[in-house]
Amino acid sequence: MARHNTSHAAPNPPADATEYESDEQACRQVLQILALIGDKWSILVIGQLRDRTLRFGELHRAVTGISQRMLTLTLRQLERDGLLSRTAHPAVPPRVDYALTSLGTTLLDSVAALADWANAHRHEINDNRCRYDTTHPPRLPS
Amino acid sequence: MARHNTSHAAPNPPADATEYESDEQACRQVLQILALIGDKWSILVIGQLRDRTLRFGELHRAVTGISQRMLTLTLRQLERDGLLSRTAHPAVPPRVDYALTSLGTTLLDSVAALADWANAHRHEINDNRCRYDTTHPPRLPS
DNA sequence: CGGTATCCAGCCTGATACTG
DNA sequence: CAGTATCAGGCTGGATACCG
Repeated sequence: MARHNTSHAAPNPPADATEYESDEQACRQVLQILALIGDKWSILVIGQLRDRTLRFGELHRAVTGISQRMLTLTLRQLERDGLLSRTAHPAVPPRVDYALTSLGTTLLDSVAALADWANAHRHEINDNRCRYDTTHPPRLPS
Repeated sequence: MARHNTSHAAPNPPADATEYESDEQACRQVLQILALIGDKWSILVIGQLRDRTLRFGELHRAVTGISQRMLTLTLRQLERDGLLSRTAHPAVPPRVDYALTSLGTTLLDSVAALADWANAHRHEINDNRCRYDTTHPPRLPS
């Protein structure tokens, strides 16, 4: 990265460093956000909150297979990113509501487009995989 | 999953099993494809092939930081899914070209939309994270 | 050049147990 | 109810060495 430090000095770095960003850093951030999409649980959780607020336990039941630990971790991360909001009601027994923020909603919309793509092409991809697996040397140690 | 094997028999599974799909399976497939997007290297590799065919070594140099092993693995997976094509030229020294298929191109387009979203909101998200980190108990063991 | 094979450290995750 | 703490294991991915 930034491998151009051979001879002629690094050219004109912007004077005000506050506004400066290497496109590499931008790339990393984008990649990081994209990684969020690929995360096993994040979109599932977000999807559940699409049109209603849910409590912790409701989410736990709604997202099949998630452990309490992973749900907590996922929720924390999404809350940190500002994708959803956490509201703890001081009561006994405790009650915590989770809801999508507007930012989270826009993300969900964008992801929906990709999910549509995936859904539209999943048969094609499945066929490709089968063809590949039958065509290519599937390990013959015999 | 398929936890409904308690009493009243599994109801009317479609006669022609070829067309049958549980929406749960569909969900898994979509999730699996989404995971591809979140993969650290996949989109980087695909991105490099956006408008030109590249050789293995060129890709290796283009995608900064990827190990030979990971590049191979990533390429195999993408080839298996039919997202890119691999062409080995029988010559000495060997030469292998990788190119996006039309399927791969459509994926890239869809991902681009999401990347735009990520790019547009990365400052906002970064701010959210900073606020969260300063606001919330960052572990005070002192 | 374009891989494959092997080893191995680190992280992620699930299971389990406990708490306000 | 809504978490936190702890631990074991499995899988991922890097480093290295070697092959056609």
